[in-house]
Amino acid sequence: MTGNRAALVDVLRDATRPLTIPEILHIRGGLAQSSVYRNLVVLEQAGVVHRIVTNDEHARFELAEDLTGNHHHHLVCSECGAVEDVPASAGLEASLHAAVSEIDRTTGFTTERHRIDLVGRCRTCS
Amino acid sequence: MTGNRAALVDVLRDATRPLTIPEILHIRGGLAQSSVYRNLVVLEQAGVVHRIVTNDEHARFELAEDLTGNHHHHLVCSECGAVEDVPASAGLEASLHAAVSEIDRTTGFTTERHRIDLVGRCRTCS
DNA sequence: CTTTCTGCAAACGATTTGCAGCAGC
DNA sequence: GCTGCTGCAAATCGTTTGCAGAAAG
Repeated sequence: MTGNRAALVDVLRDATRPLTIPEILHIRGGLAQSSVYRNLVVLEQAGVVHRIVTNDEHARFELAEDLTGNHHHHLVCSECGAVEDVPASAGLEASLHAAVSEIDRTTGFTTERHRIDLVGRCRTCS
Repeated sequence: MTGNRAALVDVLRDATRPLTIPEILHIRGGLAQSSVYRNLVVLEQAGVVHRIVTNDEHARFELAEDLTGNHHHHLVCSECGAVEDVPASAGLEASLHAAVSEIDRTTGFTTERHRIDLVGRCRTCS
């Protein structure tokens, strides 16, 4: 774990939403773009960071929930591309897990994690 | 609606999963890549087609559910990138709608649609 | 000294766009 | 004519990679 990687984890921990690489570079000036890309790949393979791809032009990155203990989903604005975190509801998670067991049993798929996105208009775009 | 666009809708209707552009070109030879890209943009803005972006190298396209009447979610293989459709469960949808109303009320977000992806290993990769 | 990390610049590849020809009205 | 669609080739741009030097052990 080098200083550069610690800096990335730092920036992501302070964020309340997944960040793009330009956003990361803006927050922590002085980092080389290529190193950020490379280190995010390393952190992703280490399971520390998750890459989130929306229809937006940039990929986004956030800390893995294993580390933060904060299970959440995403609000994605179809107008401006903004992405916000939203805490997961216990009831919804329960229903989801029931549905997942059924799906895994009938399809032969092995679910490791899930992703729920609500797509619509954010407060400022609506 | 030109012949080229009808051909795209045709191909997507016959598919049981969202297709990438190389897949579309393979199924319907003779189409120009640029026209396919352009027409998919047109169809997407017309609300006929949805673009799905995973961590895979290509975007994927499917018919909007308004047209097919077939509400479903996706199984995404983290190993090979394959994407399969899976029908939505009624119980899960009910819980989701309850959670969505609550979220819209408390955050000011306006949810228009949702996306549920189960990420894991497909039958052949597990 | 050997291995890994860094940053610059160049390469890559999916997607987009400029342009000229064509089809339809 | 005018407008919109097509296909080729070139451009765009987020991301990846080659390489040489710096840092770590």
